[in-house]
Amino acid sequence: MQRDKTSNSPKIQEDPHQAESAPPRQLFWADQKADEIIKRKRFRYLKKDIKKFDRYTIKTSASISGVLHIGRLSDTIRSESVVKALKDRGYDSDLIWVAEDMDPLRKIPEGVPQEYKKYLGTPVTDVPDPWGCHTSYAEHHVSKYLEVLNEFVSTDLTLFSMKEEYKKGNFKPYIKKILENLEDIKEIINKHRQNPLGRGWSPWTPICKGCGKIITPKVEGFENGKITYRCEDYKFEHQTAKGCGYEGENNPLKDYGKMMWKSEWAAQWARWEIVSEGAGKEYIVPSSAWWVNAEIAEKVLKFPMPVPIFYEHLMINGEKMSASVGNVVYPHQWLEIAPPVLLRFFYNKKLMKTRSFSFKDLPNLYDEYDRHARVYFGKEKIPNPKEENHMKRLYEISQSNTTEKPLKVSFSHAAMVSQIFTDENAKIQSLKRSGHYDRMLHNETLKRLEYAKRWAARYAPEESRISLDIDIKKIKQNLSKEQKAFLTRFSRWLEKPRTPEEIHNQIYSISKELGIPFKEAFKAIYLAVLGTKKGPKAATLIASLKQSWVIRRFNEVC
RNA sequence: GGGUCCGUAGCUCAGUCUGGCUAGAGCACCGGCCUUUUAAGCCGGGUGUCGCGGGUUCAAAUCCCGUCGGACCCGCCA
Repeated sequence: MQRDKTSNSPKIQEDPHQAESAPPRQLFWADQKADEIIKRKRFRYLKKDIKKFDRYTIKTSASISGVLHIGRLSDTIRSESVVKALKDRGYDSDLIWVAEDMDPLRKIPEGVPQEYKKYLGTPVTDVPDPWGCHTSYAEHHVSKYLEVLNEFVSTDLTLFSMKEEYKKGNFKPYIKKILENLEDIKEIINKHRQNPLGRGWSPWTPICKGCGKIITPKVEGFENGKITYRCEDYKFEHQTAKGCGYEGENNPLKDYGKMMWKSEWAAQWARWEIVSEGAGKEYIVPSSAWWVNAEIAEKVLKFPMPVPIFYEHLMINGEKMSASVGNVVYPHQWLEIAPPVLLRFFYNKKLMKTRSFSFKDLPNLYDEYDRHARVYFGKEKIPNPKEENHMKRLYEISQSNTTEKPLKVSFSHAAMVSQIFTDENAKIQSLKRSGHYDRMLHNETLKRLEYAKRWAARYAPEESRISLDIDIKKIKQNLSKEQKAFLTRFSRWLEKPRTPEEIHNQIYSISKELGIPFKEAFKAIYLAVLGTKKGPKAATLIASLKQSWVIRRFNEVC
């Protein structure tokens, strides 16, 4: 099934700063990949020239069985960056997304009825939709997946489903070639195995005619183009997929089933003429599926190995993201506290460095992003031109259709302002006074205030939390006699409705009358209200609160 | 047994591929400034054996060899 999406394709914005000093060789990793893709001449395992590609297709795919967390967006986001780099060089390039929907159901996720145990080992495309809104379990998750992808990726994806591909027979020619060269395939795979593959081994996994499972058929032999199998129980992890005992035959060129991973991947590359694909760093090792498939692709299918985009996996608080640790970050959680572009920026940084995300450090990431924005727009200079170009490019390639101008308000400042003021107008007023407001970026500023507010409420560490809920006793001890006298006088005066100007003037007159330094008076106000020594303009802070509340609070701390 | 990546300031990271000015930034921190716009502002300060040891070089965070520490992978399956 190919579900083409039609919408405007992304335009990389022209940047006047880039034009004046185009560096001879790009430092940014996606540009290097693009150059490698364009310039490579020969096969890796054969003495053979690579034919010219009309267009450069990059593949990204996802298994449909697992949970969708932000870590799984990395492959697609990083692949997209290489597509962008190729397009920037004037080449036709597209990004295809393949649903690995022939994969078996491996566990029963939360929210799925326990009776689904009977589907363990069944291709997810053949499992019914537990929620009843799609034609299958796979369809349901694919649609969820795509909703998310379209939020985070700005390139149009061309969509494929492995189920549909097999059904349409698009893989037949490759299956045929692989079966014809069975001995070569085995030899390639055996090079990296301790125990050589047996006689009856087949690169094709049949699906049981009796129960429709893919994990349970045990291949007993492969002769004359036909696989004989018996459907048996299959144990994996903590689960057992029940076999049905069916004994039968399967013809890879006619019957239902799929290729094994070490063969199928190679066939996918050849079928879509893939020039590059992302893969986790575990594939770098010489005996991984990547290199096995690479050799199969070249030696058997005569298709050159794609340029790999190997990357490190995302960590959360320095730990692997996993449901059992309970540190899974879902895309919707990300979107509550940050825009998609920030995740793209994060993933577009150096690939092979372990990146750890933590909610606590989110302001850091925003600051880095803002700095890149300022450099991109020439508002900040970097002494090292190499570094400056790198920063500009990293920023540029992370953008979607429009290139965002740098905001004047930092995320942590936004967090503070949005915690103190509840009223949108008061927030903006505060930013205007402190020079953190840009009228041209009004909506963007509001958005950041929203993100920051949610972040502060849910994830901010104690020290960046500003709250009117303070330790009264402690403040009481910290305030001097003079400060208390000030607050008492002030609170009495506040019994009538006052304007911000009046409040402001009154702070000074009371201080003068009592003969205490203004500094101490302001400090007293901040301590009493926020528990801090500093704060936003005192008069507007008080004006933004209910006067009755202020009076009560001042009385409490005195 | 084999392989890959990472290690730079208290923290988060650039800079390493392509060796070249005194090793940088943000945050944090320290010191100072503000009597009618108290702004989480402004001014000043780098706090470092670039994990360690050797080599190459006129010159090494950067290249080579070794080593230590951390993360992970292959030798099941996908």
